[in-house]
Order: sequence, then structure tokens, then C-alpha cells
Amino acid sequence: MAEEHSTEVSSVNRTLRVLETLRDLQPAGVTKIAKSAELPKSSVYNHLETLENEGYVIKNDGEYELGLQFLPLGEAARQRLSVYRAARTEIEQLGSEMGTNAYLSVEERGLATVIFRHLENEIDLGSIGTTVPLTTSSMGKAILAQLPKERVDEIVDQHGLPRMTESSIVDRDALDEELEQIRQQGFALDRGEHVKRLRGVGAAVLGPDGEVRGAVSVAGPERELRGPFFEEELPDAVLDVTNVIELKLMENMSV
Amino acid sequence: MAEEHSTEVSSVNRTLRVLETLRDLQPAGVTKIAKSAELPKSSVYNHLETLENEGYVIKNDGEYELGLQFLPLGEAARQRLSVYRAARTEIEQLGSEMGTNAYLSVEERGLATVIFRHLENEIDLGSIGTTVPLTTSSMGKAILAQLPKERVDEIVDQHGLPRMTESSIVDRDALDEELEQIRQQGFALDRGEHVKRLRGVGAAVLGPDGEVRGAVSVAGPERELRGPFFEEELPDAVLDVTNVIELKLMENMSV
DNA sequence: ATGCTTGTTCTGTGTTAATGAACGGATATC
DNA sequence: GATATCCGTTCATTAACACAGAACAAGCAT
Repeated sequence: MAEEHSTEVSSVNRTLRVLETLRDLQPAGVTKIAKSAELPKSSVYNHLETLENEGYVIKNDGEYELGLQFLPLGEAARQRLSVYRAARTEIEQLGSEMGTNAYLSVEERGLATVIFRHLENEIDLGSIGTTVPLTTSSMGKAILAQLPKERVDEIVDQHGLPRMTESSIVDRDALDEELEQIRQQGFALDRGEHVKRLRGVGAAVLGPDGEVRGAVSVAGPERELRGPFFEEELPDAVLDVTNVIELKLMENMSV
Repeated sequence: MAEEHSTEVSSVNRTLRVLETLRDLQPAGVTKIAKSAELPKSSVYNHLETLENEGYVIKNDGEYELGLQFLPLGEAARQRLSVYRAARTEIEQLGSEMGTNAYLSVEERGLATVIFRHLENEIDLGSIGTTVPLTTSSMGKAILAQLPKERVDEIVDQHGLPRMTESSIVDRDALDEELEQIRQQGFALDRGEHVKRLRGVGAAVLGPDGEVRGAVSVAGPERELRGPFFEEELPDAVLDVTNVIELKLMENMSV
């Protein structure tokens, strides 16, 4: 909120806005994007042209689409995370053994970002790159529970306690209690706090330094995730996997 | 080379250059990026600051890294491709059944871009988003063989016939012969034309309209891919898969 | 303590990104 | 089939602001 002498490059902000609206509207033409982004048509046109010349945007019979040049950027962004490299295969195995969708997410800018998933089920909480509030998912809560208290305060200040469903935690004291319980049992449960009737089991992955590197979770519909399967078997499986990943992270250190 | 009245937004080009050098150098500081991109330090700094405010770049103890915001953009770029949605699971099955790495790639801007892969083997021809010349891989040649002749001319004019290894096709007539043979047999073989001792088998995927939508391939080291396994079994398996994908693409039409 | 880094701030100036109107082409409308 | 409306694209002007390079501060190594 406090910008003194703006050191920002406004054209860049503009391009990013164009790209984000294109992402949501694609395929789309100049006019459509300009209207949605509330920018002059000619301006949007110039940006799209520039982006197209570099391959970041593709023109297909008059309509624009995002170019595949973004793939290497996204890939480089997640390849830099050692937890991604260590967890990939483990997540796939976890998902196929349990017969559920399995996810790997990391915290960035106060949100949980899904960086890898294994699908068994159509009911999905979001594709690669999706962000969810840390307070309304098993992965998010598992991460939060391992962050220093000040960081939790920061994040809650910044993002609040969004009420995604009627089960979402919206009270700060309730959150602290929940986090304490998660620390004690080692895993987090989500009973429709993010999406109604969608349940999940998540646990944090700690690095060799003891810092949170991310979280693993499995998720599925209420009717499949219940009873001892939900409350015992899945937590055990998830904890096994986070344990293996943590060991892999240690090996990478010593090599 | 022929720019009349430049309608390009130069700041955008600048940002893209910063991002691309960051992608190759990350984690990196302002000075390192500025030197490599041959841009003034302050300029790079301003761009990085702007990108960081939007989450496209992350600052970790003084060093910059690509932010996870690129994941949704990359994901949106490939999700728009119906062949990606149809081929995902088939590629995984193909790879695990054959015990080889399996790839899905599409042509964009005259290059083959890998948009999905299944790994069984360490020897890899490149991660998601990697581009390879169409003339030096089984996927690329399979795609080329299905493109209209004028398009092939365009692409060869633009990218030439790069000699990646001593086996690469560098003669235009030889290419045409090869493409004709690929059309007849339905699949393409790569005998170390892209990387020495790396072999591959690829076949194109055609859409309901008869246009090329991409190509599937399996690849592995020479010592594993040889004899009837390389020349018969793998081609059969790849063709089976492209066939299934093509059928899926037709279903999606009618739904 | 001193010499190098590094990231960051600053300020003027020249470039150029932004703008809205106008063009021409295609499609839709009646 | 004529007219109207939409689209992408071009254009010219002007104000804005991105750029650059030097100066600053902070860290690290020597």
C-alpha cells in the first residue's frame, strides 16, 4: 500500500495483465481482451504483437492463445524446488496405491500452490499452478502448522481467514487450536473446508534444516474418504510418503 | 529484419529477456543477470522488482528465482490443446508397458515442443517445454511428414537442416525421401539423429479434420532399442496409441 | 581496516508507450 | 443485396516514463 517513488515498469504490469486475462479467456481476440482488462484496444494490440513475436502468444485464425514458451518457464520454476524432484514418483505411487488423487504443494506468497498431482478421480481440487488459501485445505494447514508463529500472523493478516464453505475455519483461536492438534498428530484433515463434500489428508515435508518444504495430500469425495480409511489408513500412508521424501532430501544434501 | 514502424513494446522484450536469462541462470542476482543479458543493472533491477510484486519472480536471500505464477500460464497453454487432454493417460500407459520414456509433442513455430512425458529411464531428451528441430527426431519427422509441402518448405527455410549429430539429415532431397517413407509406413525412426546413441520411434496424431495435432514417441538408448523390438514391437505399440488418441479426439467432437 | 563486491536509490532526459480516432475488411443484419 | 456493425490494424501526437549511469549503502573477503 505504501509506494513512494514507483520503481515499477508499468508496461510490464500491463503485459502481465494482458497475459492473465488471455489465460482466463483464451482463445480471445484483441477487443475481448481489451474490454476485460480495461485497457485501450491499440495498447493491447501492441502488447500481443510483441508477445507473439517472441512465441509467448500464438495467433490462430484471428484469435490469440498462450504460447508454449511458458512451459519452460513454469518447469524451471518448479524444478528449482528440491522437494519437487524428490516427491514426484512418491506422489504417483501414493495416489495409485490408495486409489485417490494425490497432490504436492508448496507455500509461496502466503498461498499453497499445487506443483504436482496424480489423478485417479475426476473430482479434482485444481490443476498444476492452482493456489488455495493455507487455512482451508489439508496441505495448507499442514504447512501452516510448521511455520514460525510470526509467519502465520503475517499470512493471516494478509489473506484473512476466507470462508470457502460453511466448514472453513474463520476464527483465529480455532485456527491456533487446530494447528496445535496437527503438530501433535503429525497430519491434517480437511472435512469439506475448501470445497463442500471434498475431503483430504495432508502432511508437511520438512527439509534437513527443519524448515517446511511443502506438503503432500490425498483428496477425494466424502463418500469415499470416511471411517478408518480416512482417519487412519490414509494418514499412515501420507506420513510414510512424507517420511520417504524427507529422507531423499537428506541424501541429496550429502551427495 | 524488415521492421518499418515498430509497433513493438520494447519494455516487454526487455522483461522477456530478463526472464529467459533468469530461467537459465537461476538462482541469480541482479548483477549476474544484467551482465548475461547485456542490460544496465538498474534496468534489470526495476524489471525484477515489478515482476516480483506480481509473483512472477521470487527473491530468496538476495537471489532471484522464477515464481510459480508461471505454472498456471504454462498449464493453460497446453490445456488448450485437445491432443494433450486426450493423450496424457495413453502416454503414461505406453511408457510403462514398453519400459521406455514416452513423449507427446506438438509443432509450434516450426519446432517440436515436448508437452508431456513419461519417464522410465534416466536418459532423457528433455523436460517439459523443450523444443527440438522437426528434422532431427522421430516425433518431428512424423509431424513433418503430415504437413502440407509448402509448410515444410517454410519450416526448412526458417530453421534449416541442423546437424545435431553425424546421422542428422542435412540434405533436402534425403529429407523428402525420408518423409515419403514415413508416410508409407506410418511411423518414423530416429537412429541417433538428435543425440548420438539415442533412438526413438514416433508417429503423428491426426485430428478429425485430418490435420496434424502432434506426435507420440518412445525413446531410449541404442543398446535397449534395437532389433525387432525397435523396428516392429515399438512401432506397433506407438501406432496403437496414436490410433486410440485419434479416436478419443473424434469422440470429443461429437460430444 | 580496506578493498572489493553486491543491491539499491536517485535524477534528468530522450524515447516511446499510450491513446483515440480513423481505416478497411469481413461478417452479420434486415 | 444493401447497410450496419463488428473486428483487427494503422496512424500521429503528446505526455509520460523507462532508461542509464553515477552515487550510495551494506556486506563480504582480504
